[in-house]
Amino acid sequence: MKPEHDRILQAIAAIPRGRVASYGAIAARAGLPRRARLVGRVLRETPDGAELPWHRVLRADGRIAFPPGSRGFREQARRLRAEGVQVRAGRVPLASFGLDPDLDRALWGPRLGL
DNA sequence: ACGGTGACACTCA
DNA sequence: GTGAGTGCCACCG
Repeated sequence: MKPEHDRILQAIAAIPRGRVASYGAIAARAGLPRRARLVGRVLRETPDGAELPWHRVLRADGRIAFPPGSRGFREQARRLRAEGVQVRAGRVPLASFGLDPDLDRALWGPRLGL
């Protein structure tokens, strides 16, 4: 297991119950700014039985990353609602449930030296 | 080495 | 709301 993966797993584990965070925010909190895709990769690798709140990780716009209607999609929506997070049309209002609302913009906003 | 792919994200039309 | 284009990076054939 690479150290980056470990930090990502810890960042995810640190999301409080009833809140959510974006892939980019998780990467940033793991000390890996702009590595959102790596977070997705790590989640893909994690086994289902793992004690990880993977369902609290959403896209930057609050939508569930799985294809709508897929098994993972329904499972994630179910788990979120089970802990009081509002999910409507596969989407969570980050303004209400997001961990750090402006973190993503702060990281990706300054468009790379331009 | 190289091109395609992906549980991502941003801008612009 | 939907797409296309681009940046990003690990992994795979």
